[in-house]
Amino acid sequence: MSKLTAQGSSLISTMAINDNKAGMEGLNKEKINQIIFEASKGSKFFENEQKKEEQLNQKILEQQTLISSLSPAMLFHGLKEADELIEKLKDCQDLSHTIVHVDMDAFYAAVEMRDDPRLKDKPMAVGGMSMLSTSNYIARKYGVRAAMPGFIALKLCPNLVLVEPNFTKYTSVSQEIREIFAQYDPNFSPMSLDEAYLDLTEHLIYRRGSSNLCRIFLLRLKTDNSSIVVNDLECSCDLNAVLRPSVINLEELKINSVSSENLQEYLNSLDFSNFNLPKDCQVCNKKLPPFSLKLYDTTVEDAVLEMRNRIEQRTFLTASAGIAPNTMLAKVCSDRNKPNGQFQIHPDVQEIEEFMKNLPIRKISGIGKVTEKLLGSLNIGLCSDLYKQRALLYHAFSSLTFQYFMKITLGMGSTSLEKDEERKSLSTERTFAEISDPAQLYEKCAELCQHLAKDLNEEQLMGKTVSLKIKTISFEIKTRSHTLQCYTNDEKIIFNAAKQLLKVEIDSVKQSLLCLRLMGVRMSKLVPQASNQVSIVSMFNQSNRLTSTANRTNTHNFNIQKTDFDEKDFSTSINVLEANVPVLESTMTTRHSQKSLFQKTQSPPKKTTESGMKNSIMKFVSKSERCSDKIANNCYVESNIKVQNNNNLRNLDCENSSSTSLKLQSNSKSNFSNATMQNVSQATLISSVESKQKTFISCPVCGQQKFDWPLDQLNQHMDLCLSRKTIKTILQDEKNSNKRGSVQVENDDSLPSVPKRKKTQIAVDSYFK
DNA sequence: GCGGATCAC
DNA sequence: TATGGTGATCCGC
Repeated sequence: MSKLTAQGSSLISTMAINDNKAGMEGLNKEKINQIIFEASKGSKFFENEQKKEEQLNQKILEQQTLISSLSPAMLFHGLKEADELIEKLKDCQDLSHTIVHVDMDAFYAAVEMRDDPRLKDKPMAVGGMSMLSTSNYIARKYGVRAAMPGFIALKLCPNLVLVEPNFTKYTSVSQEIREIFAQYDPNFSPMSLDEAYLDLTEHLIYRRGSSNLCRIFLLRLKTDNSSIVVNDLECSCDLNAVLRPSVINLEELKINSVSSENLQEYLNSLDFSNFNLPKDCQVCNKKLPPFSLKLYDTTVEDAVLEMRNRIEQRTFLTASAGIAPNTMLAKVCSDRNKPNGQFQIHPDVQEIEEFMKNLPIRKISGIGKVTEKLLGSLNIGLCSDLYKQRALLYHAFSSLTFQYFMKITLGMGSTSLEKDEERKSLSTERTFAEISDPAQLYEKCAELCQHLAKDLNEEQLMGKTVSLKIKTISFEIKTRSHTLQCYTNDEKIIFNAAKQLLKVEIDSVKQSLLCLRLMGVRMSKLVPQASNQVSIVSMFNQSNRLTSTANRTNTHNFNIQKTDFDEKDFSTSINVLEANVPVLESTMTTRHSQKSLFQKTQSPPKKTTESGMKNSIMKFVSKSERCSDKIANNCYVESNIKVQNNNNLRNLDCENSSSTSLKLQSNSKSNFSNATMQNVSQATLISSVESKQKTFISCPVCGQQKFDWPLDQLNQHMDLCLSRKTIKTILQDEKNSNKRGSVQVENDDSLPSVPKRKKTQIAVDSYFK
């Protein structure tokens, strides 16, 4: 009987406990899975998981059918292609960067434990009965982990303490650690509140030329081995902020007379009670704690240790870090010595190869539980297995995925951190107690649209594609989207579109009710809303300054009568002309000549180094489109230019896209190879009858306005605005992030990319003054 | 362009 | 009693 249930629980492979996470080694997995199974079985959620499991098993069967149909010749071909790819990849392997991944240990839980010492020796988790965000290391021993419902966690660990999340606090702590990150890499790339990638390459160059003084930091004396203990009477400010300047400026600290080898010993021997140091903190007025001085070396190990120590001194929280030549490896490394540890893979091909050999594929960011199982059916569990089975993988997966796998076998990953990029979508969704009443569903939809419109307005964004997401009470997820003719962030317009999408779904459930547990609305195809502050990225994407946000209302008309979309309601706020950009053939060689079951279409080529630079310019003068060397000197771009009505500044496009729109189309030749932008010449003004009235034309770069600005003058003016310097900066930026050299394989974008950096304004102290 | 799936956090 | 929210990407139409 128990055997049967155990089998039952293992049936849902994706529901089983995942001991991948740090602090979860050596658990009684069987017992844990049994408890999870007992708590879940029979639920709608469980049934849906079973369904998904069956689908996955079906996919595996199809995959195996495909594999078994491969002839020896085809396998040989796959092998040859794989080996050729691997050779090419090896040729462009870049080990010149030092990438660090820093990850706070059990972040939310650690913050809560820090602020409530009663939690310290208890199993605890942050979250609620329905979902946990994270758990502390004590709770992990019971199998309690992030993304687990609280009620199941309590079954695993009845003494578990659940703590409500406090995101305001986590955000504030995150800001503190980011200020430290910025001192080692001002362009660091945050992934979430608690982790970030840093490129320390430049820091290390400066560091090697720095004086010892720059590498001395204060450490609180620990009363216990594991963590800093602060009492209420003692200052808990960042010692390195409030006291370090005084300490290292002390005349008594005459380190120049001490040799580097003896410096740490000298620092240890110092008795600060003899020094003229403040006794109380100038910030909080509390007594300053006893401390020691630590000298860090110029090596990367010490740089990272220094950074982690400073984080701990400032936040009383520990971080782990991974050091490697690329982001993929650095991420794996940061997990290696968690918690409160670090691990390095040196930029050495042999060492990388050795490291990858026994690494489970699940450790790689981008390989989740589904891919793990899919690969498991091909006897692939370790990264080295990806190499062993490369002939099969060539046939069983898409070109992009195949390349991704081959890069993993070589330990390759991104060597540059993503720059700030514009977001691609914005959404809001809520889970709720079952709703089936259509009126209530529309009401919920309206709330979500209101929320979304507010967010869009706050972020000064407008979008074109509205998506509705629904999850039925049986956990079935559907998305339905509609692309408007115009960009908008108007609540009514968004709701009108979402309402129609919802109506179709409600109507499609014949003779019964659509029962939902979740609804969401998303806006994608975003453009920045115009403002006087013209950013380089947004300048050509600008819409009119006045958009149709005025008529917001909280009352909604649920009267659904039209069966089709009422396009009149979709007002235009921006009019972007279709780009006339020739899409050129890929510069990469086509590898998958024989299409496999899982790969029927060739993925579009990713930008290579050269075209990537142009691409970055294309991005802000037009939609992002591919452009190759061959058309570098003959590249058509589009731009939309703000046109405002003289009289009331209302958005002309907004009223009716066809009759009142005034479009300035610039099919201009732009010579990117000279790194300059040529005139927006040959621009044609397409105006409607109605727009013959006098109009203000604004320069899309500086915003200057003139009545009926002659195009040639406008072009000249824009030339001035778009100075050579600006373009050069952008090209340089792009160059820096693409130092791979031109290769005939898709660049690192084919790896799951580092998510876009959130906009963070951080005051960067100059570390090496 | 759309919808489903997968993934990360 | 009870299994999240946000954003991105890829694949196959």
